[in-house]
Amino acid sequence: MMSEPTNAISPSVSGLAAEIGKQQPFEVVEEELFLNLLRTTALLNDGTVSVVKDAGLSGPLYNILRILTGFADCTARDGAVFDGMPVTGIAEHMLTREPDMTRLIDRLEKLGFVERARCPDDRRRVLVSPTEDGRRVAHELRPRLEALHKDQLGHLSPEEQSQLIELLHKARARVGEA
Amino acid sequence: MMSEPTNAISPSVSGLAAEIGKQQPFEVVEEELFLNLLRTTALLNDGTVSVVKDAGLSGPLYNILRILTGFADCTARDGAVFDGMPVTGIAEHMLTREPDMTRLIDRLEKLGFVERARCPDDRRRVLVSPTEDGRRVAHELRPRLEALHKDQLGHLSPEEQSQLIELLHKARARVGEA
DNA sequence: CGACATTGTCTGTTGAAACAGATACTGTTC
DNA sequence: GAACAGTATCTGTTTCAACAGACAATGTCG
Repeated sequence: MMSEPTNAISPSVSGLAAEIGKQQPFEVVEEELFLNLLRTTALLNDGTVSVVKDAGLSGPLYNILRILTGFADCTARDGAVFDGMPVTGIAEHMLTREPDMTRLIDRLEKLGFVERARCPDDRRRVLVSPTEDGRRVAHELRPRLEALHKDQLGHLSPEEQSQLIELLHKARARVGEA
Repeated sequence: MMSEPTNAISPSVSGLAAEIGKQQPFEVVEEELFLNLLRTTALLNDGTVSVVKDAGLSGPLYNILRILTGFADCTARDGAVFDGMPVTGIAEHMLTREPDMTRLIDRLEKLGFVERARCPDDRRRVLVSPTEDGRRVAHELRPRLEALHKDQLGHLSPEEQSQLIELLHKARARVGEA
């Protein structure tokens, strides 16, 4: 009948299968692994998104600002001048593939967090730099995000944490191979 | 200067930091862990999305169809009739939180993969069922996705796979707590 | 039974993502 | 130096996602 599907979980179905109310256990362990990744990341990421949203940013937007601010700070520490970073350079440093960097940077520019300048050496390029406002916001968000991550993941032991990092590194090793 | 940021990686910066061209190693291991999760999942998910796109579906759309087809098949195996699943019921089984189920189901309906019916017992509810077309598409995609996942993650040993699943399960244990 | 809160779904609207094609500039080859 | 291919970014357009509020049906309490 199933007009009202029960949420009763058979005892043999555990972990993710129980969480998402899956009736049958997984047959292919690689599928179970992938779905675990998807769910875990989605849940954790929701927290991050809600933090950066306070500053009017989305996940990718903060990502860009983080990259630019990181580079600018790093350059400043060396006593050098940061002229900005080309759009494609930013794209290479992103955590997630973003197919429309131009519009993302448009939005950051409209928020007053970055500014653009043409590269004098190669006038096809646009050099993007964080404004003072942008750096300030990035510096305000960073500790809040670190606290969130510690809150979300601090119950794992240091061994578990490094083990997980190592396994994730290995898990993505095959993407992009022939 | 930095008009052309170098991609040279200092030898002490390894793993994810190297991949995304981060100059400084991570200071907070929980942040490193989160970013590893984000990147790994994004890379693997890209593959999945490109598979389901062949059927005209997005990730969440396939997720819904998978849930409905799973329930329908499971019910049929028991010799019972599947009357459909209410929208909120589907939402509870989703891997990722989706705030606009109505529109997602609209799209599936327009594609001819699901159909709606009012619940006679509670006329607020809408019961969603997969059409024959929808079930066929889901059954065609499933082996392709399993093959993809094996291809992406099959190089991990069974021990590593179950270890990773266990660690992911633990990693998301804290979300949603007080 | 009438008021009221709750639940389940839908609609309106705004903002963001995705894809394709366009434009502008550079380096190379003849 | 003219043609060509390649690179870097932008624009036009379509589709999708998100939030808020609306609507409709049900349950509850006096």
